[in-house]
Amino acid sequence: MGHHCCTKQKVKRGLWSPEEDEKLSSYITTHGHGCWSSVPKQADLQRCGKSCRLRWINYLRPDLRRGSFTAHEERVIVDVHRILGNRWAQIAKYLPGRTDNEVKNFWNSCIKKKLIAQGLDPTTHNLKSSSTSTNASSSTTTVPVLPILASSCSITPADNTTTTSSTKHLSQFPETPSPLFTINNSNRNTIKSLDINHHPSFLTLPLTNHADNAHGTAPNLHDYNPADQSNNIGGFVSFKDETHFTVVPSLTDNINFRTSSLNSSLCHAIFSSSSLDRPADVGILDECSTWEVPLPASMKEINNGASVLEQQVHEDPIVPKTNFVDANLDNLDQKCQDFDIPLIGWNFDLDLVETELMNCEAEFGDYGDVSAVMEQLQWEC
DNA sequence: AATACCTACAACCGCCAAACA
DNA sequence: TTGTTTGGCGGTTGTAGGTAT
Repeated sequence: MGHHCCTKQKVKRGLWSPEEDEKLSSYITTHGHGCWSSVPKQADLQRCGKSCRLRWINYLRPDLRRGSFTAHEERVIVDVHRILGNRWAQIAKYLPGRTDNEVKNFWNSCIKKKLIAQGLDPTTHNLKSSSTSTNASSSTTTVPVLPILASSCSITPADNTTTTSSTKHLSQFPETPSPLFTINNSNRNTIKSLDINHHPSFLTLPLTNHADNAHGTAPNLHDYNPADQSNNIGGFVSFKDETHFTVVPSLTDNINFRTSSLNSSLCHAIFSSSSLDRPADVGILDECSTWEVPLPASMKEINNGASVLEQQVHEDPIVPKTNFVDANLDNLDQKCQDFDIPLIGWNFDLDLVETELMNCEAEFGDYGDVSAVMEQLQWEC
């Protein structure tokens, strides 16, 4: 049974020939597709419009990025899939040049198997209940996710003291699939729910103070009134801390740092993922942070548009906590109790941690023996 | 060399929602 | 308001090339 558009005419099926590709490509390039159902006739193709559309979108479009998926792309897919599920078209928006079909195929042929091999349920990304230590590799266990900067976050700091500068390419902020952004963690006392739908989407969370907050720097949203946005502009969630700020994003989020036009010392965490139907467990600040990012001394003011940004940045180097493992794991259970965060359902990918540490070491110098850290992590997990 | 099996990926199918008549 | 068309999406299947036996 063919499509509605295929019933009226005899259409060819199967793989496209180079000649057909050429016909379609030259027609679309010259005339645009317009109404797809009329394309086959106009382009002299014995195909249905739907088939033409698919061929163009998935293969002939000039802005497609061919070739194997990079490790970065793979991680983005995993991260976003954890939140969005099998919404391939939405996931593909986070991967410029990739199509939903491509992402879907890559997931089914590669990533899915990797997750299963790790004992993870590819749907929920959690450990399968039936596969405990026997099937799970040593790289996965059920401890809360360590807050690592999102894989898509690109920060290339330059050392002030050396007066070198670096060009910072902030990753393109994809078109947000939905205007709704929710911080919702019912298990957390300090954060209730933050729904910025229909509100200006630039939210400055209340200033937190270590001394006043026994739990670290988790922002208290009780006093937050989403309706009172008169002084805020822009488009993203921001956090501020007196001495430094730490960002604990979900791995699914693109986090970029920006200065505010209102307050030069304010940095913003820009979350590129949002979900209508699943609460996003993001935006939590606490001592479980992996990175401490000294406030940039000077960053160019950035306009509200979320597009490719280039900045000449002079800032202090990003310094990961030296005793990162101890700081985060030793009292992890206690911290989770403090925050009433359930241990169940969190994933901790040691491979990812290792990658991040390696990157960090390569980029910012030797902050310790990564291998030793990883050994300790695996031992403790 | 022949066959079976595996894998990646292209293409199709069927459903749904929006647009349109 | 209703039926039809169209575009978009996710699931599934088909196919070609590679690998193992």
